[in-house]
Amino acid sequence: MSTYHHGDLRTAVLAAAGKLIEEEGLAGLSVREAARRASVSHNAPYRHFPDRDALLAALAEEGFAELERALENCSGRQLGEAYVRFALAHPQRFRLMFTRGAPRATYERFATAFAGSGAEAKVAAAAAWALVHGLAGLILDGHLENDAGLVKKVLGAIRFAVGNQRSA
Amino acid sequence: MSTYHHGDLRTAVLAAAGKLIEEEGLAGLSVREAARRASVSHNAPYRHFPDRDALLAALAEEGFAELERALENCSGRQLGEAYVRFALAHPQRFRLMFTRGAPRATYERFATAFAGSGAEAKVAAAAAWALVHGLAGLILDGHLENDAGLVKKVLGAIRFAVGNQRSA
DNA sequence: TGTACATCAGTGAACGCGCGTTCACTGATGTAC
DNA sequence: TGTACATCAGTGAACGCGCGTTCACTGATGTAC
Repeated sequence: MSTYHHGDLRTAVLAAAGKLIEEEGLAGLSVREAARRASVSHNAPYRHFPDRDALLAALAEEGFAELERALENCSGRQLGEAYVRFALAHPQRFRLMFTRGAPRATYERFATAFAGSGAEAKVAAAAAWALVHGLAGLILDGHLENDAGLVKKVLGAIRFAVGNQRSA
Repeated sequence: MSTYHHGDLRTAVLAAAGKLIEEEGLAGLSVREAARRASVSHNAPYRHFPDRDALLAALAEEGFAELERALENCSGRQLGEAYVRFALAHPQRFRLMFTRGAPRATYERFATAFAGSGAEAKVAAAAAWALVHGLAGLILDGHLENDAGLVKKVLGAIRFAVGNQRSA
């Protein structure tokens, strides 16, 4: 069996880069190391990604797709919990995504979780998103501990002053 | 006038590094460039910081001191607004601080903003902190726009379910 | 007041490093005839 | 069914880069006598 042609190197490099970024952080993520881990020469990835930045972009995009899947069919408090769970499962990816990406679909999910379409609902959606985003950030940077169900408690302790009262 | 001895190189390097990180981001912050901007040879900073990491640590520490000053005498909604304002004024510094530092005093400020000392008050403090932290993060990464006083609106739209009702 | 000397903040050359990226190449695959 | 050929995903050598850090040094400062 020849291995000259990998078959699915794009996917393999992406997977390797995904592991790598969690282990070494964004600064430690190099095209060369990703190639090494995919058992391929150091510039084979360039057949699939024009440059390092494109690899990062692909990583972020993949992350948003996963996040979307994780939030699917969630609403109310579960939406918030799923969001935080995703961040805690992929800290570096999460950071990368929001540092460089455009989480349009993710925002939509929070927006539609608040029924009204008026200005108040938009504010509530922003508040809910900010709350879980901050919660995720503080926990994964070690400033809050997710002990004793802190996330649930926080999500339970908040009320949004919108006509249609749904807590996130 | 001789310039062989700088006089206050530590401060100068720190200031240069502070500007540099805002302009180029964490990855673009090098000891050499900071030295260059302080008009000093590339390794003069090593008289004041054992290594690059120590420079980053000093930058973070200085940031927390500034944040403390910004939050001083604030409570309730103003506390939240001051927090976001600080983050927006020093995006990269803010990121650095929370990525590597230990914001003990900052947390205390949120904790004492909620009068009760029970578990509920702690949860409310965490919620308030998470809310403003997330708001800051999303705005400075460009995912929310601080148009039309979004921050004020969000802070106004939230109620914390604690005995002592103070909104952050 | 002057002088010897310790201190230590600066200098500039040098090192080794892994990186991103380019280049000319090679070999596997599939398709037209 | 066989053969010529185009395609293009891989290879490996090479480049230039700025970086962090170390080294031996130099020159300004302040202090003991």
